[in-house]
Amino acid sequence: MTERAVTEADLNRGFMALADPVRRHLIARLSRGPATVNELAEPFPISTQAISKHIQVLEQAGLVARTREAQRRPVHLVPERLEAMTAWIDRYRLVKESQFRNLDRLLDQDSTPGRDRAPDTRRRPS
Amino acid sequence: MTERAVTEADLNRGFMALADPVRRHLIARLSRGPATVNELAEPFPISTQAISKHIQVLEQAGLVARTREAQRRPVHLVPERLEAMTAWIDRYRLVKESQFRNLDRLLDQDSTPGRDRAPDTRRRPS
DNA sequence: TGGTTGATAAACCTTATGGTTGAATAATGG
DNA sequence: CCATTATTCAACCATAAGGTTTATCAACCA
Repeated sequence: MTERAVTEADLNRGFMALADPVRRHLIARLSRGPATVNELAEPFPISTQAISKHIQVLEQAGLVARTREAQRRPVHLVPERLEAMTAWIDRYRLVKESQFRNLDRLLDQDSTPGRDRAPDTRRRPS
Repeated sequence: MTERAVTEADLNRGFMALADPVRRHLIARLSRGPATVNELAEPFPISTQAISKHIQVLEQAGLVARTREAQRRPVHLVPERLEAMTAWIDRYRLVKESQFRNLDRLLDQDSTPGRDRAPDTRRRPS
Protein backbone atom coordinates (compact mmCIF):
# COMPACT_ATOMS: atom_id res chain seq x y z
CA MET A 1 0.00 0.00 0.00
CA THR A 2 2.70 2.53 -0.95
CA GLU A 3 4.27 2.52 2.50
CA ARG A 4 6.82 5.14 1.68
CA ALA A 5 9.32 5.91 4.41
CA VAL A 6 8.76 9.11 6.34
CA THR A 7 11.47 11.57 5.44
CA GLU A 8 12.94 14.50 7.30
CA ALA A 9 11.01 16.81 5.01
CA ASP A 10 7.82 14.96 5.94
CA LEU A 11 8.48 15.62 9.60
CA ASN A 12 9.31 19.24 8.87
CA ARG A 13 5.99 19.73 7.12
CA GLY A 14 4.06 17.59 9.60
CA PHE A 15 5.20 19.38 12.72
CA MET A 16 4.99 22.74 11.02
CA ALA A 17 1.42 21.94 10.05
CA LEU A 18 0.50 21.18 13.66
CA ALA A 19 2.22 24.32 14.91
CA ASP A 20 -0.72 26.47 13.83
CA PRO A 21 -3.81 26.52 16.07
CA VAL A 22 -6.17 26.91 13.13
CA ARG A 23 -4.79 23.79 11.53
CA ARG A 24 -5.00 21.89 14.82
CA HIS A 25 -8.65 22.86 15.06
CA LEU A 26 -9.14 21.63 11.51
CA ILE A 27 -7.55 18.32 12.44
CA ALA A 28 -9.81 18.06 15.47
CA ARG A 29 -12.85 18.77 13.33
CA LEU A 30 -11.83 16.29 10.67
CA SER A 31 -11.29 13.59 13.27
CA ARG A 32 -15.09 13.60 13.63
CA GLY A 33 -15.54 13.05 9.92
CA PRO A 34 -14.89 14.63 6.52
CA ALA A 35 -15.99 18.15 5.71
CA THR A 36 -15.93 20.62 2.87
CA VAL A 37 -13.83 23.75 2.83
CA ASN A 38 -16.79 25.99 3.55
CA GLU A 39 -17.88 23.82 6.43
CA LEU A 40 -14.39 23.89 7.82
CA ALA A 41 -14.10 27.63 7.42
CA GLU A 42 -17.42 28.44 9.05
CA PRO A 43 -16.30 28.55 12.72
CA PHE A 44 -13.28 30.71 12.02
CA PRO A 45 -13.11 34.49 11.79
CA ILE A 46 -10.74 34.37 8.82
CA SER A 47 -11.46 34.15 5.12
CA THR A 48 -12.29 30.97 3.25
CA GLN A 49 -9.19 31.51 1.17
CA ALA A 50 -7.06 31.42 4.27
CA ILE A 51 -8.67 28.15 5.30
CA SER A 52 -8.08 26.80 1.83
CA LYS A 53 -4.41 27.60 2.19
CA HIS A 54 -4.32 25.91 5.59
CA ILE A 55 -5.83 22.80 4.05
CA GLN A 56 -3.17 22.85 1.38
CA VAL A 57 -0.53 22.95 4.08
CA LEU A 58 -2.15 19.98 5.81
CA GLU A 59 -2.41 18.15 2.51
CA GLN A 60 1.23 18.71 1.63
CA ALA A 61 2.10 17.46 5.09
CA GLY A 62 0.22 14.28 4.29
CA LEU A 63 -2.20 14.81 7.17
CA VAL A 64 -5.35 15.17 5.08
CA ALA A 65 -6.53 14.30 1.59
CA ARG A 66 -9.17 15.74 -0.68
CA THR A 67 -11.69 14.09 -2.91
CA ARG A 68 -14.13 15.49 -5.41
CA GLU A 69 -17.86 15.73 -4.81
CA ALA A 70 -19.53 17.95 -7.43
CA GLN A 71 -18.17 21.45 -6.85
CA ARG A 72 -17.04 20.54 -3.39
CA ARG A 73 -13.73 19.11 -2.34
CA PRO A 74 -14.38 17.20 0.83
CA VAL A 75 -11.39 16.87 3.10
CA HIS A 76 -10.71 13.86 5.27
CA LEU A 77 -8.06 12.97 7.77
CA VAL A 78 -5.18 10.66 6.91
CA PRO A 79 -4.04 9.30 10.27
CA GLU A 80 -0.89 7.51 9.13
CA ARG A 81 1.29 10.59 9.19
CA LEU A 82 0.10 11.47 12.66
CA GLU A 83 1.16 8.01 13.72
CA ALA A 84 4.58 8.55 12.24
CA MET A 85 4.90 11.78 14.17
CA THR A 86 4.01 10.22 17.49
CA ALA A 87 6.43 7.45 16.64
CA TRP A 88 9.16 10.03 16.24
CA ILE A 89 8.36 11.73 19.53
CA ASP A 90 8.03 8.46 21.41
CA ARG A 91 11.61 7.61 20.60
CA TYR A 92 12.79 10.54 22.72
CA ARG A 93 10.15 11.25 25.29
CA LEU A 94 10.95 8.21 27.37
CA VAL A 95 13.97 9.75 28.99
CA LYS A 96 14.82 8.82 32.54
CA GLU A 97 15.23 11.47 35.15
CA SER A 98 18.52 9.77 35.97
CA GLN A 99 20.06 11.23 32.87
CA PHE A 100 19.73 14.63 34.43
CA ARG A 101 21.37 13.25 37.56
CA ASN A 102 24.35 12.14 35.50
CA LEU A 103 25.00 15.71 34.51
CA ASP A 104 27.97 16.37 36.78
CA ARG A 105 29.67 13.11 35.97
CA LEU A 106 29.26 13.60 32.25
CA LEU A 107 30.79 17.02 32.38
CA ASP A 108 33.62 15.99 34.69
CA GLN A 109 34.94 13.36 32.37
CA ASP A 110 35.14 15.90 29.61
CA SER A 111 38.00 18.17 30.57
CA THR A 112 37.44 20.13 33.71
CA PRO A 113 38.54 18.55 36.99
CA GLY A 114 36.44 20.92 39.11
CA ARG A 115 35.10 18.49 41.66
CA ASP A 116 33.34 21.13 43.77
CA ARG A 117 29.81 21.41 42.66
CA ALA A 118 28.67 24.52 40.95
CA PRO A 119 26.65 26.92 43.06
CA ASP A 120 23.18 27.66 41.83
CA THR A 121 24.09 30.94 40.23
CA ARG A 122 21.73 30.93 37.35
CA ARG A 123 21.56 34.12 35.43
CA ARG A 124 19.46 36.79 37.00
CA PRO A 125 16.31 37.47 35.04
CA SER A 126 16.47 40.91 33.56
CA MET B 1 4.14 19.37 41.07
CA THR B 2 3.99 22.48 38.88
CA GLU B 3 1.60 20.67 36.58
CA ARG B 4 0.53 23.71 34.67
CA ALA B 5 -2.00 23.00 31.97
CA VAL B 6 -0.65 22.86 28.44
CA THR B 7 -2.01 25.85 26.56
CA GLU B 8 -2.58 26.44 22.88
CA ALA B 9 0.50 28.64 22.84
CA ASP B 10 2.49 25.79 24.36
CA LEU B 11 1.44 23.52 21.52
CA ASN B 12 2.22 26.23 18.98
CA ARG B 13 5.74 26.56 20.30
CA GLY B 14 6.16 22.83 20.86
CA PHE B 15 5.22 21.75 17.36
CA MET B 16 7.03 24.69 15.82
CA ALA B 17 10.14 23.68 17.73
CA LEU B 18 9.98 20.16 16.31
CA ALA B 19 9.38 21.43 12.79
CA ASP B 20 13.07 22.21 12.35
CA PRO B 21 15.44 19.32 11.56
CA VAL B 22 18.31 20.89 13.49
CA ARG B 23 16.17 21.09 16.60
CA ARG B 24 14.96 17.52 16.14
CA HIS B 25 18.58 16.40 15.98
CA LEU B 26 19.26 18.36 19.16
CA ILE B 27 16.37 16.57 20.84
CA ALA B 28 17.71 13.23 19.67
CA ARG B 29 21.15 14.07 20.99
CA LEU B 30 19.78 15.27 24.32
CA SER B 31 17.74 12.11 24.73
CA ARG B 32 21.08 10.37 25.26
CA GLY B 33 22.02 12.78 28.03
CA PRO B 34 22.74 16.45 28.72
CA ALA B 35 25.24 18.41 26.70
CA THR B 36 26.70 21.88 26.50
CA VAL B 37 26.02 24.31 23.69
CA ASN B 38 29.42 23.76 22.13
CA GLU B 39 29.00 20.02 22.27
CA LEU B 40 25.59 20.31 20.68
CA ALA B 41 26.86 22.64 17.98
CA GLU B 42 29.84 20.51 17.03
CA PRO B 43 28.14 18.18 14.49
CA PHE B 44 26.39 20.98 12.65
CA PRO B 45 27.75 23.11 9.84
CA ILE B 46 26.18 26.26 11.26
CA SER B 47 27.46 28.73 13.81
CA THR B 48 27.35 28.22 17.55
CA GLN B 49 25.17 31.31 17.81
CA ALA B 50 22.61 29.69 15.58
CA ILE B 51 22.59 26.60 17.79
CA SER B 52 22.22 28.84 20.82
CA LYS B 53 19.14 30.37 19.25
CA HIS B 54 17.74 26.93 18.48
CA ILE B 55 18.21 25.97 22.12
CA GLN B 56 16.36 29.09 23.16
CA VAL B 57 13.49 28.05 20.92
CA LEU B 58 13.45 24.60 22.49
CA GLU B 59 13.63 26.12 25.95
CA GLN B 60 10.73 28.48 25.32
CA ALA B 61 8.80 25.52 24.03
CA GLY B 62 9.41 23.80 27.35
CA LEU B 63 11.23 20.92 25.69
CA VAL B 64 14.63 21.50 27.29
CA ALA B 65 16.04 23.31 30.29
CA ARG B 66 19.44 24.75 31.06
CA THR B 67 21.53 24.68 34.18
CA ARG B 68 24.78 26.35 35.06
CA GLU B 69 28.10 24.53 35.28
CA ALA B 70 30.98 26.99 35.45
CA GLN B 71 30.98 28.89 32.16
CA ARG B 72 28.92 26.22 30.52
CA ARG B 73 25.19 26.03 30.28
CA PRO B 74 24.39 22.34 30.05
CA VAL B 75 21.12 21.57 28.35
CA HIS B 76 18.91 18.65 29.25
CA LEU B 77 15.69 17.28 27.90
CA VAL B 78 12.38 17.90 29.64
CA PRO B 79 10.15 15.04 28.45
CA GLU B 80 6.86 16.24 29.89
CA ARG B 81 6.06 18.58 27.05
CA LEU B 82 6.79 15.88 24.50
CA GLU B 83 4.30 13.71 26.34
CA ALA B 84 1.70 16.43 26.13
CA MET B 85 2.27 16.71 22.41
CA THR B 86 1.84 13.00 21.81
CA ALA B 87 -1.26 13.18 23.98
CA TRP B 88 -2.66 15.83 21.67
CA ILE B 89 -1.93 13.83 18.54
CA ASP B 90 -3.25 10.61 20.01
CA ARG B 91 -6.65 12.17 20.43
CA TYR B 92 -7.01 12.44 16.67
CA ARG B 93 -4.84 9.81 15.09
CA LEU B 94 -7.16 6.96 16.09
CA VAL B 95 -9.61 7.64 13.31
CA LYS B 96 -11.48 4.76 11.80
CA GLU B 97 -11.32 4.12 8.12
CA SER B 98 -15.10 3.97 8.27
CA GLN B 99 -15.24 7.72 8.63
CA PHE B 100 -13.90 8.03 5.14
CA ARG B 101 -16.57 5.60 4.01
CA ASN B 102 -19.22 7.83 5.53
CA LEU B 103 -18.18 10.65 3.27
CA ASP B 104 -21.06 10.56 0.85
CA ARG B 105 -23.71 10.14 3.48
CA LEU B 106 -22.38 13.03 5.54
CA LEU B 107 -22.37 15.35 2.61
CA ASP B 108 -25.80 14.32 1.38
CA GLN B 109 -27.63 15.06 4.58
CA ASP B 110 -26.31 18.65 4.56
CA SER B 111 -25.72 18.54 8.25
CA THR B 112 -23.53 21.13 9.85
CA PRO B 113 -22.32 19.04 12.74
CA GLY B 114 -20.53 20.14 15.84
CA ARG B 115 -20.85 23.88 15.93
CA ASP B 116 -19.37 23.96 19.39
CA ARG B 117 -17.66 27.30 19.28
CA ALA B 118 -15.77 29.70 17.12
CA PRO B 119 -12.16 29.78 18.14
CA ASP B 120 -10.65 33.16 17.47
CA THR B 121 -7.16 32.06 16.63
CA ARG B 122 -6.07 34.87 14.45
CA ARG B 123 -2.46 35.82 14.45
CA ARG B 124 -2.08 38.43 17.08
CA PRO B 125 -1.23 41.87 15.78
CA SER B 126 1.76 43.66 17.17
C1' DT C 1 -26.95 29.29 -21.75
C1' DG C 2 -25.99 31.98 -17.99
C1' DG C 3 -26.10 32.53 -13.01
C1' DT C 4 -24.81 30.71 -8.70
C1' DT C 5 -22.05 28.09 -5.68
C1' DG C 6 -17.56 26.20 -4.02
C1' DA C 7 -12.95 26.51 -4.12
C1' DT C 8 -8.46 28.05 -5.75
C1' DA C 9 -4.97 31.43 -7.81
C1' DA C 10 -2.46 35.63 -7.84
C1' DA C 11 -0.64 39.65 -6.05
C1' DC C 12 0.42 41.92 -2.09
C1' DC C 13 1.47 43.18 2.92
C1' DT C 14 3.34 42.33 7.54
C1' DT C 15 5.69 39.64 10.70
C1' DA C 16 8.37 35.52 11.92
C1' DT C 17 12.13 32.45 11.14
C1' DG C 18 16.81 30.98 10.51
C1' DG C 19 21.01 32.26 9.33
C1' DT C 20 25.19 35.48 9.39
C1' DT C 21 29.00 38.48 11.68
C1' DG C 22 30.82 41.22 15.38
C1' DA C 23 30.65 42.66 20.04
C1' DA C 24 29.49 41.88 24.87
C1' DT C 25 28.96 39.17 29.07
C1' DA C 26 30.22 35.60 32.59
C1' DA C 27 33.04 32.55 34.91
C1' DT C 28 37.49 30.19 35.22
C1' DG C 29 42.29 29.76 35.79
C1' DG C 30 46.87 31.61 35.68
C1' DC D 1 44.28 41.56 36.95
C1' DC D 2 44.29 39.39 32.57
C1' DA D 3 43.59 36.05 29.06
C1' DT D 4 40.72 32.27 27.82
C1' DT D 5 36.62 29.76 27.29
C1' DA D 6 31.63 29.40 26.77
C1' DT D 7 27.69 31.55 25.60
C1' DT D 8 24.61 35.16 24.49
C1' DC D 9 23.25 39.75 22.51
C1' DA D 10 22.56 42.90 18.66
C1' DA D 11 22.11 44.24 14.18
C1' DC D 12 21.26 42.78 9.86
C1' DC D 13 19.61 39.96 5.76
C1' DA D 14 16.80 36.68 2.91
C1' DT D 15 13.03 33.90 2.79
C1' DA D 16 8.81 31.82 4.49
C1' DA D 17 4.35 32.07 6.82
C1' DG D 18 -0.26 33.77 7.44
C1' DG D 19 -3.38 36.97 6.32
C1' DT D 20 -5.95 40.14 3.00
C1' DT D 21 -8.49 41.36 -1.52
C1' DT D 22 -9.52 40.68 -6.27
C1' DA D 23 -10.04 37.63 -9.93
C1' DT D 24 -10.52 33.08 -11.95
C1' DC D 25 -11.85 28.30 -12.53
C1' DA D 26 -15.14 24.38 -12.29
C1' DA D 27 -19.42 22.24 -11.75
C1' DC D 28 -24.17 22.34 -11.02
C1' DC D 29 -28.99 23.96 -12.02
C1' DA D 30 -32.94 26.89 -13.57
